[in-house]
Amino acid sequence: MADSTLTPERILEAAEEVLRRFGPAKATVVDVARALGVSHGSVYRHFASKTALREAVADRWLDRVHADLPAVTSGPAPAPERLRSWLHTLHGTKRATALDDPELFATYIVLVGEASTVIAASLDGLVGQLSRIIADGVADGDFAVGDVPRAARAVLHATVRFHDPTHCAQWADPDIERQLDAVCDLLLDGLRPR
Amino acid sequence: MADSTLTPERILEAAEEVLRRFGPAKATVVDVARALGVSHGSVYRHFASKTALREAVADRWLDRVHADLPAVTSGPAPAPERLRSWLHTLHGTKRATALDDPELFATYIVLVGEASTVIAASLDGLVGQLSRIIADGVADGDFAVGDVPRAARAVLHATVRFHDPTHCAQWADPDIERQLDAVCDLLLDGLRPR
DNA sequence: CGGCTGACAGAATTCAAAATGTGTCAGCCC
DNA sequence: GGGCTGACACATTTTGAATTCTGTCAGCCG
Repeated sequence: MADSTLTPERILEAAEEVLRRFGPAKATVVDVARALGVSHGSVYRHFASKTALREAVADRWLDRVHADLPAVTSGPAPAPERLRSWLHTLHGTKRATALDDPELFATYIVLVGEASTVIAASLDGLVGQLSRIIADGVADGDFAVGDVPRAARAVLHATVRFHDPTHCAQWADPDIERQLDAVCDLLLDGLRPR
Repeated sequence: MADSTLTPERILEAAEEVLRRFGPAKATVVDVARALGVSHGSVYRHFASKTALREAVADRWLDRVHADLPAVTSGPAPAPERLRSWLHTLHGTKRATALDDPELFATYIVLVGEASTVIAASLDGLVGQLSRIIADGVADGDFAVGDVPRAARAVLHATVRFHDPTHCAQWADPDIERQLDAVCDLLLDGLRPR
């Protein structure tokens, strides 16, 4: 049966479960192996180290939390509206996760913080999506931008407060969405042709 | 002699010295008292608690690190140039401190992180200065803004990456100033009348 | 063979006992 | 009297011995 073969996929699921239960500080490879009913040596047949396993979990989580974005990126709305909606989606998904289960979210902050390679790749993906929206805007005459990737990076940097997990403590503020809107207003006006 | 009276001022200086030497985790009130040659009970005559003492140190440090800003705020340059220069000053002072003595900077990050009241007051002061620059710009026709404090807050939020100590690890990037310039470009264009 | 086990060395973490720190206050000294 | 001391109760931190974990590998089993 499929459930009896030990795959990276099954290990990742068990690892998430263990992390959820014990938190990032106490979760061990032995716990993961125990949850799967195998010896911990087997886990090392699929992941080179505990660090690699944790990176893979972080990667999976980032994929999941960014899953809604591509639909917005290639949506039908005009670029300025799409850009605002994209930023609100990015912020909204993360805030929902953070407020829904703060402990689990804290766990993922730690994992992602350790996985600098993974996070860099993820940011590149986000800049790519933003670049596409901005390029669409330029094509339609809604935006006027000299260097599209530079502008895309600037937009991501300017909204760090609203998507970087290190700021999640401030996402409980009921005013936070209005603050994001205020920044969007400024950025959108900055992109528009004059 | 003035040096023999125990003043809050002298205690704060000793506390900074102790924090510099032992770091935020190991510095104790007993250490501070020892450095001053008094019993630790005397320190409590001037500060209600260890927490209050640490807050006062954080406050002092924020004052010092923001000391250069008022001169920029009320400088002679046109508002757009002044705004850019203000943001570069804020970023530059902090980055210089962070790169010059990373351990001491880490100490201050911890202290300021504990002192939420102090940090809120400090942010209010920064928003006030930004509001003044933006209001000047509106008066001169360089900016067109509906709600000046809202715009000021948005500018501060959009540049969090460049002045919030939690992002200091990224300030070593040689590209960081260009990134700030890219965000400034966007924000200044967003404030300009059309 | 290819994947899993279980024993192992060295590194990291736990836990309880001992030491140190925090905050208070009665009394001393200038 | 106003500020300082030093002893105290309670809380937090250190310490080091014992446990547990990580990563490896020779050998087993299907």
